[in-house]
Amino acid sequence: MKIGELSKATGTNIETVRYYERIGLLPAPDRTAANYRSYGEPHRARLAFVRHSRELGFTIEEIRSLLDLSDHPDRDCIEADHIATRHLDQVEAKIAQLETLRDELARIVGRCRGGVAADCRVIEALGNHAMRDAAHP
Amino acid sequence: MKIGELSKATGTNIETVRYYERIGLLPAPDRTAANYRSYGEPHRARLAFVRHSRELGFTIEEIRSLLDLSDHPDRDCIEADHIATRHLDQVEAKIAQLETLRDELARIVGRCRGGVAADCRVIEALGNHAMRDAAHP
DNA sequence: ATGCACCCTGTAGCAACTACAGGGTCAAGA
DNA sequence: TCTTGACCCTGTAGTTGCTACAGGGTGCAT
Repeated sequence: MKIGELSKATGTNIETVRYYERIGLLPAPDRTAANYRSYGEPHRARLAFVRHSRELGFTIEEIRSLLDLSDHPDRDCIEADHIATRHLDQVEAKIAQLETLRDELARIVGRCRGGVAADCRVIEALGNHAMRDAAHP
Repeated sequence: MKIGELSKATGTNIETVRYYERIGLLPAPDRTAANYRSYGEPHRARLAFVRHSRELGFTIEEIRSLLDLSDHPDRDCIEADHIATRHLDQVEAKIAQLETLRDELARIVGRCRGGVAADCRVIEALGNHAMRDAAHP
């Protein structure tokens, strides 16, 4: 499989595949006589694992740990569970934070009755520091 | 007010204040004889506006537009409402996406009974490409 | 032989900061 | 008076996870 085919097979940008190789997330494949990268099924599976993990929001470093576990089947699975649990906690925290944000935005939005900016509720609300602090991402 | 005081007054990192000045989000203040930046209340208010907007997740470019409106009180307020409404939509979309993510993660997590990685449900699930695609941020 | 799609490397860009390195300034205490 | 420490300055490079070139080579069909 050439890089373009792997790219299509996994829905990954070609540049991204090369990027993963550069940072050591994917092993460097064999090369053809013309110096083209040549992939096999294990490469495809590994890249699919990476992409799926990224879609779930795991960082590259977390994925590195997960791949490492997957490469050492004798190791304790509990590490993988820790990584995933911690990530789930982060996602839940992020959702809660965005919900706070959403509520504040909803209070600000839609109060505009087409006046001039001088009387704008939106701009007023943003300048108003008394409003709650929902720290950004 | 020196930069450190402004920083404390608004809860902004000093480097961030200088960064905002560099990208033209905050006006360059006067300097003291020793070349120290010297801020007044209008600077504080503008920075507070910026920080609050950032906490709500507006991008720098959006904030630039909002500040521009705020600087031209004769302009139509509806532009500000558009920016805020669009942003609210984005926040809601992001929440929905993270909820999908959370559900998938919750299915994966906590099934570990301390075996070896070879039998790990977490790793298995990540490799399993049949699972749903909840595109990442 | 010439087009075209594909591949290669290496570097720079994005957002929004953050973190130095390597220097200058200023007030207080010994 | 000297020095210690807290502050300030500029300029540049790092962070994360890609993405987008520029400038070249390869392979196959017409």
